[in-house]
Amino acid sequence: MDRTDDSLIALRRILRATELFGKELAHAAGLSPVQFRVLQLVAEQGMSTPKAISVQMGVTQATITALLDRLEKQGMITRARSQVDRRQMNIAVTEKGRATVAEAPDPLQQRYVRQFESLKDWEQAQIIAALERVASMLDAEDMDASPVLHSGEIKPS
Amino acid sequence: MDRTDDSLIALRRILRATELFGKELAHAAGLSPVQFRVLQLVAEQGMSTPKAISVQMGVTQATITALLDRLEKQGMITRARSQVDRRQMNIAVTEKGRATVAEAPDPLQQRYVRQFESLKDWEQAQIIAALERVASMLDAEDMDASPVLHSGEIKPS
DNA sequence: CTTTTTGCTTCGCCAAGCAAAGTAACCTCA
DNA sequence: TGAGGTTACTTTGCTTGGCGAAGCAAAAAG
Repeated sequence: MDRTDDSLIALRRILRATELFGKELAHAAGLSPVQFRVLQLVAEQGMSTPKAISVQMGVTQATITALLDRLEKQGMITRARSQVDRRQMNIAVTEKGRATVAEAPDPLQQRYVRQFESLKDWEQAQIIAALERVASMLDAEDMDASPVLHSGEIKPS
Repeated sequence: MDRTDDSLIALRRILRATELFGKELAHAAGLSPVQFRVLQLVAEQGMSTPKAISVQMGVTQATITALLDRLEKQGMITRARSQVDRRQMNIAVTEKGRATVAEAPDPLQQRYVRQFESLKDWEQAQIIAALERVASMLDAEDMDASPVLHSGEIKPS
């Protein structure tokens, strides 16, 4: 079907664009894309743990340890042993980290958001409906997609 | 705006899903995601060059050289100096490579396509419109997005 | 027939990923 | 309570993917 191809092509364009934006963004912030992602995650949640981050990003803890080492060395985050569960480390964003995230606004978001918000109401609604439809077609049967979003709960110190 | 957030969330779901599929797929094929992508590219086009691949993937040629080394060692592709322009290498997929791509059908495509094709006509049209809209919002100013698809022309040997 | 450009490789480097093994803290249940 | 298992994290050692710079050979431009 032509139709299917069209939709796949559009999807790929989206993927490609976001990939490039990711690089751009991270470069601007002086961090690698992955480092920035971690920083964003922690900043969003105010506080996190290596375990939680590893689950959210779908990588092993060992990888996160290394990433946090680098972010810590750059003064973006701090590690502190949790008082509640002394096995856990509480990861917090420093002022510098917070500033980095804030000042390097996601270019994807920036550009896209600006345009999206200039759309008419019904257009926005329609796009959201379509995106959600596509998203659910993609991750519907992905039985561990939703768990991932909720597991790795953290008890902050 | 809530609306904007909704659309971004849907977008991220899409990104996450495709990322996971990428890993899944590559794992099934016994190749890394990146290696598989290269193989797919070459297979699609029947023949390519390191330069063309590097442009299409947005990485340097040095990176491609290394990737091709691995794919060649695994007997997935062959390198042959072009007779037309002796600076160029013609990259071709071997039978094994072709089989690998064929037998490890893109799970993203599989699952998504099946569902997409079961949609009503007007739904398909609407989704395509929305996706294309989003894509163009994302890569509109990215002046080399479209060129990328066409540049790196190759004169096969 | 130089000079510049292009296409590819090599080299040396670093980041990101994994698995496996190690350590410390927590939990269980007998 | 205390022995054995589980959980959270780190360390180690390895592979892959990525880059820039340097190099070489071929082609294109003067």
